[in-house]
Amino acid sequence: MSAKKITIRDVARHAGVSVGTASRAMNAAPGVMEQTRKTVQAAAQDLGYRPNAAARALRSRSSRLIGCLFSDLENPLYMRLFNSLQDRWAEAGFVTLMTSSSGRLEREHRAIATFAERGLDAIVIAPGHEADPELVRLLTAFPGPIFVVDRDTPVEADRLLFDHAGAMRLAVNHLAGLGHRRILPVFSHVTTRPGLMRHAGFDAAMRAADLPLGPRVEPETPNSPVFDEVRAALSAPDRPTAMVVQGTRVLSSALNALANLGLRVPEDVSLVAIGDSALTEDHVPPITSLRLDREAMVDVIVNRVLMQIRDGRSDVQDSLLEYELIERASCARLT
Amino acid sequence: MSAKKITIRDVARHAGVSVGTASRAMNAAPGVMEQTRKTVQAAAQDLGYRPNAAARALRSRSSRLIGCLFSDLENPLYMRLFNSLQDRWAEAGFVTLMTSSSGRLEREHRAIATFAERGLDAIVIAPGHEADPELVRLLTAFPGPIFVVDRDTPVEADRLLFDHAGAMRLAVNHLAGLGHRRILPVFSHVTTRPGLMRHAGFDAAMRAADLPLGPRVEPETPNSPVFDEVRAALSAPDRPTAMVVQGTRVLSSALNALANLGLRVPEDVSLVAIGDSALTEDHVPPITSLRLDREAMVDVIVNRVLMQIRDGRSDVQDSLLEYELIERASCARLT
DNA sequence: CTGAAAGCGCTAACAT
DNA sequence: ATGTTAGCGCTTTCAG
Repeated sequence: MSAKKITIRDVARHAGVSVGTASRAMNAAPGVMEQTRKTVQAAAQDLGYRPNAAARALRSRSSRLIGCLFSDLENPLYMRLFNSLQDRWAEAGFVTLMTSSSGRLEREHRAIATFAERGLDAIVIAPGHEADPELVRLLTAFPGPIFVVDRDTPVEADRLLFDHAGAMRLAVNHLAGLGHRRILPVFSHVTTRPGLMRHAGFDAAMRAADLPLGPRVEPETPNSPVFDEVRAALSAPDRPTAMVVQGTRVLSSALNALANLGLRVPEDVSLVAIGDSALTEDHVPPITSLRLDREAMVDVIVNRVLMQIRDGRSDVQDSLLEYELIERASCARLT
Repeated sequence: MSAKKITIRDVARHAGVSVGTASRAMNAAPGVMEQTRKTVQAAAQDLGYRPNAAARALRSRSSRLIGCLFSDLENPLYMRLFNSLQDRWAEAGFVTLMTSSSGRLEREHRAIATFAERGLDAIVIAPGHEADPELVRLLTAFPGPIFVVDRDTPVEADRLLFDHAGAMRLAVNHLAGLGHRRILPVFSHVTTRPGLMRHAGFDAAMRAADLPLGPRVEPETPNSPVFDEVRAALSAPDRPTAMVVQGTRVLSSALNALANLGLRVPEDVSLVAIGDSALTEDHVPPITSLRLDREAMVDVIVNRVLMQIRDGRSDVQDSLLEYELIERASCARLT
């Protein structure tokens, strides 16, 4: 359209100062008289000045762009995380570039390459292939700070790890306390950290509680249907009396199987969901679930990333985030 | 890291040409000898040259960034759309900047402002507040081409509109053909085009089929639970024998209510879902649903946007996309 | 504290 | 077909 570009020179002229001063005034740089700053900002306001991001990036060698690469944004939990991150970074003047790989490796490669090419100031990743060599190579070549969310990616980076083993302990002990002995785990055996740790953690918790390890249902992905498998498992003679079920899609599929068999929750089978979503809250009955404190999560990520950007990738550190068991109506004492 | 920046000057020197030639050679510009191009590209490869996006954007006045603003990315259908768009644009050398407003107006404002500030080459939007004056103002001020997806936003832009009225006709006629007379509509009365047209279209289709308009369930948002309302509607003496249900979350809530009442699909109540998702496919029984051809959708959007970027926002045009009824096992003849 | 001037790396216009 | 050169709009020395 015909809105002619208005640049910093225009602002400077309008305010009767030099471009250098105008720049300093608008960037809250030190060493500008309060008076001058006011004048300049008024001028900018007047003219509707919009700084040119490209010019700024070129000169300052900072794109003020932060990248996110998540393996599965169809998971509403990750989507929410992304939304929160985006909001927080926007407050700090950063724009967020989001990519969902849907677990496809070549997409993850391309995303990282793009991030580097575009000169992003930092990236946060939760890739689907946590230890792929090419991925690691690209990551190592990335010049800025990296933040890894719940993955065992061998790269020098800050990390936020979720305590899946602790979560399994919480679930198993809760169920065991209600008298359950046969607990069916329903979560995928993905090859990334969460999957691995959940299985190991579940087994350990069962052993510690002196309960027998029985059959398990392992959807291929966190989004695969489990209707048939759950149905089969719950039709067996010594059927499980409780289940620990992953996520949103798998959970919904499991509930479908239960309804289909005419099994009621919690009278016939108790349920603990991994991950707290609208589904677990809104379902009737509401479902007991393992929740991560998203605010805490966002705080850690945002603060560390911003700090790394400021200080130029100093030391790296790991944080561990505990799950919390939200008791609702889906678990009953075994009679 | 210690990787010192390697610029186009280095490439030019290494290849024994001028920077101008190097630039032309790498950008597939016309008027470069095949020989020279080869040499330059080899040099670039050798040195591991990565063009600086900021410099390029500054000089060429094109950021090679395309923005998307969707109201609700928690809807897996929109998430998929975003993924496809991102892939296609990446092939053409564009990076996609995604924002999900979650229906929050101030986020939509900020997103558009950011898009303008960053000099995006084009934007595609499906805002939650389709006619907000400030939004329209910001949009009008946006200098590049705009593509509107299924909204009645009063701005000069290409548009892709979904035929919701036709969809309702498909659903109602299908159900009417099976002998149903009392059909319960379950979709939100959002103030945007899809909600408006669905309701109007449903009513029109019912009248055309000579069926009585009965009660309706209107979740506040496409993500609101409808358990209680559906339960109430289906407990009435002359209860509906069929339902037309929106999306993923609402559908899942409705199924929950059905199961809770002990009503079976399709024996006791028939079901048509608006929007085809993993849930409708994987559910047992699989759910008859109204589908939009995503490939067609993506083609229209990508082609138009790329063309507008090339030709500088010439004429605008509307496209209409029809729904298709996928018959599955959730509808039965009324006996 | 402020002004002047030097580029950041690249593309496009103009020469040759 | 290729070389030369002038900026794109901004931040950041360096003077004053």
